[in-house]
Amino acid sequence: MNQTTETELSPAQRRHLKVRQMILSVADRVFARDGEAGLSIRRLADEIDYSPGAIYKYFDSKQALLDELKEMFFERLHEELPEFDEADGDYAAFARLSVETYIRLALEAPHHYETAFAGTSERKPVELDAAAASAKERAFFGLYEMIATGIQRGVFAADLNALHAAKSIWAASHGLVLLMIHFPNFATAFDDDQAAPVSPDAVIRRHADFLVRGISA
Amino acid sequence: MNQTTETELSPAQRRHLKVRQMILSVADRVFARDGEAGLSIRRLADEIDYSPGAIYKYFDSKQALLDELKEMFFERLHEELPEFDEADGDYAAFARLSVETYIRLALEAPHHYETAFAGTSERKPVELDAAAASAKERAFFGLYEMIATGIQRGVFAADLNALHAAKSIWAASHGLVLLMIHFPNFATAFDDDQAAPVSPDAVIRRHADFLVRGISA
DNA sequence: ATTGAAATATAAACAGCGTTCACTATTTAA
DNA sequence: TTAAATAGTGAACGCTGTTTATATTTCAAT
Repeated sequence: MNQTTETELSPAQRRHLKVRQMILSVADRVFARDGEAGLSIRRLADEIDYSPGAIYKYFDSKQALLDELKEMFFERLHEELPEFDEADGDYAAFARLSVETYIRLALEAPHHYETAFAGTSERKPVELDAAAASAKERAFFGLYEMIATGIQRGVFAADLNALHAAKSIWAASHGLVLLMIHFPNFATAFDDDQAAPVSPDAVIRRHADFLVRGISA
Repeated sequence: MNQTTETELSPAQRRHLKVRQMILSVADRVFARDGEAGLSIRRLADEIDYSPGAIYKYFDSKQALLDELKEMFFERLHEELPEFDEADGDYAAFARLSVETYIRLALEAPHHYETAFAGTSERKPVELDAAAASAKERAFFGLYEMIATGIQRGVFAADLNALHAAKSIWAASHGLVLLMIHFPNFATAFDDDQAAPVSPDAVIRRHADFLVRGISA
């Protein structure tokens, strides 16, 4: 094993990493506001007071930079997902909260979320090993384990296949996020109940409830 | 009202429409194969033996052309969705088939489908009038009516709000389509049952079943 | 039939994009 | 002190969507 990574870095390497981080942070800010279209290498170079070519000393391509932004986002999202509080004990409520939180966090960074799922990712044998996988895959693995645990606890239907259920729940949550991003009025669309108009929050809550009820015992 | 549109058109107008249609059809072919990135104005111009600028005599912008391709696709999709066969009588089966068909048709034209929901559409008061809406919105309206009818028939839960249910079902179906597009191995991902590996078809069927059971009485 | 207007198609150009490359200046290690 | 590695630049390449001036053709009305 290595020594602590920090002491092994030369001043040059530390400077390199520092600039790299600075670029990432500025890029993340611009990307969050204006999306992929608004984040051009030239504009990024302007904002960090470097020439466009300089960025390629830190990143292989714009795509590589974007990939890192997306990975960072999904790590943040994954970290902020709730953990089950044994003292509380309401596992179904925990499941609902997990789904709701996923959707809400995704909606807080629509450009990040949307781009993370844009296009077709290379066909590769998906990693069953949670440590080697991307943050996206690790998040799915967490969902899978949540459902498997719920089945063991008797909260979710015993005849359920945890893997299949996890895929359906993920797909369903994913879809709501993207529809709400695409249609700014998705929550209130077609709603003619002017006395009690539907809020985005209510739609999210209902959806999560619908999904968790669907797998409950 | 007008006379039959055909007789009113001058030869020049007919030629104009003909070329327009030809451009659309070539663009649709290229777009289906190579997506938005593969469909550049210059390449399209090459394929139809015109100069790039000529295309702008027929379309305001590339975006306008793409919008038309997407609209055309959703009209096709909408038309190919099944209708309920009264003689059959199994309404739940009809609902399952509708969801399955939507997903399958979407997956047949992944570029069309994905682009149709890319980005944020302009915030506008969604049309409740089915005739004035886009094919996308009309398809949703069909789903809404399917669920409302199912409730009336006593097939779906009586305490269900058809509008809310339609939104959840649409979101859930939409999500599965996009995940399957993004992960070519979504169906078989994480699946360690090497004796009976999961097929895309099975995932779609299970998902549709999950959703329809969720709203059934 | 002729004339004037409208439509068509083109080539060239503009501004922007991601990326590469030759080159200089600086920093690092021996 | 010297040689090698690194940082950063400005210019260029080839691409993009789009606009414009221009020449040509088509069309309708005199």
